[in-house]
Amino acid sequence: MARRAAVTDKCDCNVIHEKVVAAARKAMPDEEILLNLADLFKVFSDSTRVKILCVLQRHEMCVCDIAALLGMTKSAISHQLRTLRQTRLVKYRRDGKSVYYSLDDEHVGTIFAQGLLHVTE
Amino acid sequence: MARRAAVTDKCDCNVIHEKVVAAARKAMPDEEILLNLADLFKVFSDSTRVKILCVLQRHEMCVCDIAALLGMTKSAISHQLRTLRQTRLVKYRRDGKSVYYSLDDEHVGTIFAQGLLHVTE
DNA sequence: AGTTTAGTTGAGTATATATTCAATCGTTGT
DNA sequence: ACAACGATTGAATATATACTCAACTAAACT
Repeated sequence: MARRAAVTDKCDCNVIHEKVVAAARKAMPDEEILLNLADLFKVFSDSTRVKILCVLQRHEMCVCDIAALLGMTKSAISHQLRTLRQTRLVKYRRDGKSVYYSLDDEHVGTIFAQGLLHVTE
Repeated sequence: MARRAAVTDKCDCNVIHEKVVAAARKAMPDEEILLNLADLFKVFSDSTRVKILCVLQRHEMCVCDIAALLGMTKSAISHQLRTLRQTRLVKYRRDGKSVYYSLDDEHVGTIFAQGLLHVTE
């Protein structure tokens, strides 16, 4: 009782379908997993990062290449590559003065494909 | 020449791999598609919306149910349901004073599944 | 008709974040 | 050692957005 009160504190209505709610709560993944899931999709929610991941699916590229291709500054690209690095979606190797980036995740392709299915239908 | 200058204007370096860049540009989907793709993922990038979509995958629910389940106000839930409605990811039906929401997109499940594969590996 | 309740909406606020700019790092070549 | 250049970084700014609060709408019941 006290526990449910804590959960429903902010809801001031009386038509809660308790069975459905209880079943849904049981079936829900852990809070942490859902937070991670949202964070993953957040990486894909910026068009610059989408473009970067899109071009890296086929070719390894240096920062310069990506910047030229997208018509953006190296700085802007580098900032976005940083978040892609931190989320382990891309890897890089240094060769002389250039740094070459490539995909580092097998799921990127499939997640993209599903998204494309939706937006191009 | 003038065209490439326009694209590379913001990149002040000389090591652009023109062949790779040209090939990547050719293989890239249209700008508009990539913007829509980012916008789609943006919907999934908020943990409240992720939770809502997650619970609606199994059960039709009224606003009250969702609010109680997630421990949030009806207003906050309603605002998020609005963006989910506008992006055609959920549908609703009114029954008396209550409004019941359910999923309205076949791809949500598969996109979620791919994301979960990534975050739970 | 008036009251109650589920839900929606708009304004306001607080927070997150994408890009710019300037400074700096790391490597190469002279 | 020094200059040149690809790349990274931090601070600053501008924009987007999640939630709160209060007002409002729509339906049901007396």
